[in-house]
Amino acid sequence: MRKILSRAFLAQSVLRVAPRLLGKFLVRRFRGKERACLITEVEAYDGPGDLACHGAKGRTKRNEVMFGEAGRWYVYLVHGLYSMLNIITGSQGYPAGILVRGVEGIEGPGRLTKALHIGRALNGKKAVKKGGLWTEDRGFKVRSSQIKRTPRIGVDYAGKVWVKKPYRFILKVKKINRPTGGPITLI
DNA sequence: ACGATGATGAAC
DNA sequence: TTCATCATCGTA
Repeated sequence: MRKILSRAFLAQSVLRVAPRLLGKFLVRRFRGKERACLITEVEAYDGPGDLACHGAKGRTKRNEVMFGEAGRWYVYLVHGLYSMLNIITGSQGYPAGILVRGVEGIEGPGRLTKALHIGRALNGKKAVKKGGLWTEDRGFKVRSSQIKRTPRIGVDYAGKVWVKKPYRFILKVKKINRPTGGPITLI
């Protein structure tokens, strides 16, 4: 079962979508090869009121994708080194998105984008169709008991209220059952 | 604990 | 034009 995640799914509120992104697959097509990775860690950024969200400071050239339609990638550079990959969710005009922090075998948002050759060329591109990068449901089932919630990482600047929000979702998975016995990351 | 490394946005 | 800041990572 392989189904590209729809715009309608992503247009729901970010706090509903974020945990449901766990167990889905991030699929990268690059230089003629396709690689699918199970998403294991995400963070939600929820609108103009969320002081950790880029959208809270108003619309700028950098963050304008956040204010657009759900189902597009928002990619930006941090610390001059690392690209951060986010998928936009919710309603048009409401800046909200989900930072993909990890996939199976690659922990860390900067490492992940480096490994999959994800950069700002993908900023603003559609995530809901086969292109360079999209997401799929491949039938991997996640129980709520497998999801751990914690505060977000690296958002100390956001003030005590928003620093503490449990908007980080981690998929706890020991061993994954897969038909082939090979790695979950498929070429 | 800290340096790498550069875009970003705001102040001036 | 300058400045502080930054959704990080690797090495120590």
